[in-house]
Amino acid sequence: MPESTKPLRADAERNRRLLLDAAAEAFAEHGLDVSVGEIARRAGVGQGTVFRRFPTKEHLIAAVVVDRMHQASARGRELLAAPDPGAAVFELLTAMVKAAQTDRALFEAVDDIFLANEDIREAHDDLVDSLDQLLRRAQDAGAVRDDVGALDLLMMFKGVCEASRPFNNVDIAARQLDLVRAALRPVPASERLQGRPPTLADIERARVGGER
Amino acid sequence: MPESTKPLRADAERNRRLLLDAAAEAFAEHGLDVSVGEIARRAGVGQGTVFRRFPTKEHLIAAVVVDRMHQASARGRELLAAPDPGAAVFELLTAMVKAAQTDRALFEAVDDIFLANEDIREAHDDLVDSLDQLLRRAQDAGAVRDDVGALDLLMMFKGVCEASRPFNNVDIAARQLDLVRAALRPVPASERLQGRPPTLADIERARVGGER
DNA sequence: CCCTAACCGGACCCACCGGTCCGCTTTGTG
DNA sequence: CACAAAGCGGACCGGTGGGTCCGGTTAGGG
Repeated sequence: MPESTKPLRADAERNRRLLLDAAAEAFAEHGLDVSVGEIARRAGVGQGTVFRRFPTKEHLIAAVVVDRMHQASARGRELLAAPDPGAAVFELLTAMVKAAQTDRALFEAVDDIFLANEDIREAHDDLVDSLDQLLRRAQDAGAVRDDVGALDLLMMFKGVCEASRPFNNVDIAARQLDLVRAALRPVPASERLQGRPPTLADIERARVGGER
Repeated sequence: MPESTKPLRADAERNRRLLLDAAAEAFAEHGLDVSVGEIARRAGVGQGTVFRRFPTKEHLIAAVVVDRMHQASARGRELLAAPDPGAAVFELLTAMVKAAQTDRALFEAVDDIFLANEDIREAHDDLVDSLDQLLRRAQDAGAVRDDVGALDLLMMFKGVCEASRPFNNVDIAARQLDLVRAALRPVPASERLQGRPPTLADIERARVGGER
């Protein structure tokens, strides 16, 4: 995607992919604590190779995260063409939950690495943008209450992931998503939320404010 | 509480408290990865003292978690006497969210340690029981839809915690809780959830099934 | 086909971390 | 008040994990 820095040699590019895949797999199985050596072994590559491509373990994690985020926002943009705007929103959310259930360790890490990583921020903003379009379309169709924003959705998504984790079970996640659906149904004026939906700027503020 | 093993000497008991507090504080600030040495330093005791009281770092974490869980269930039982049953439920949830926002690292750990720790399981079951009573009371009063169970609530609670984390802001958490409130409003029969609420047995099943 | 720059593997380094050990101090009981 | 038992601190240990280094290998342009 953002390949501003000159293209890699063929073997280097191949190894990069191997590493990204091996890392994702390893993280999914054993959490973020797997050693870089283990990842290298899985990829069939020397440890030195890892650190030449990704200057630090954190960079490697971030690269995998960015990968996944782009997948999600791409899916969101596809769904903009789906017939039922309301269903499309929940379809994306469902897909994201399923993905996050596999790669849970990664999504846990987002908030922590977020702080320092420009690439993740960018991918995240892109995902929010994608979600935003999808949501607006559903709201215009009257399928979703219009006092919530894309970040409200994203938060509820993260909530569902976290909540269903100990059950390790898609049915439970589906139940939670049904509750989200209930929460998002249009409501009479008397029951509207007060305050405005959160924005990326709110996160930014917490970010810089939270640095001790 | 469960003080079956003989009482500690005065200085030992004092140090135990110091350690528990120092640990909670350290975890809140830097996550669970703080070294035992650092915790000992904060508590003003030697590292050996830590390991005499808590045979392993995990035991120390578990002890802090149990502490917090008992606080929550106690608060729940107090609230059984509150005048408005519906409001009482949300008051407990709000309090729990606030507590979890401070001790977020601890709550993240619950699922992982859960697997092996009897004490945490016990405290957790106790909390579920407390929540259950509060919830049933609200349902009898018609304030909450009756197709959800205590674990549904607990899951949504965890969801809100996770969701509002990057904002690091109580207002945002309050907004999320309002959405939970919307999700929990009584609904017509056509919109009831299918399936039964999750139970502790479901967690247990995932637990033993999930051991690789 | 050849040569160089880019790339590769994995041995190696070092900081740190959980946990142990032991000589000294404190507690509280008789 | 004396003295055993319980507690204490912190030096120490083995292991592990992130990150470096360098002699050998390969890609691919001229």
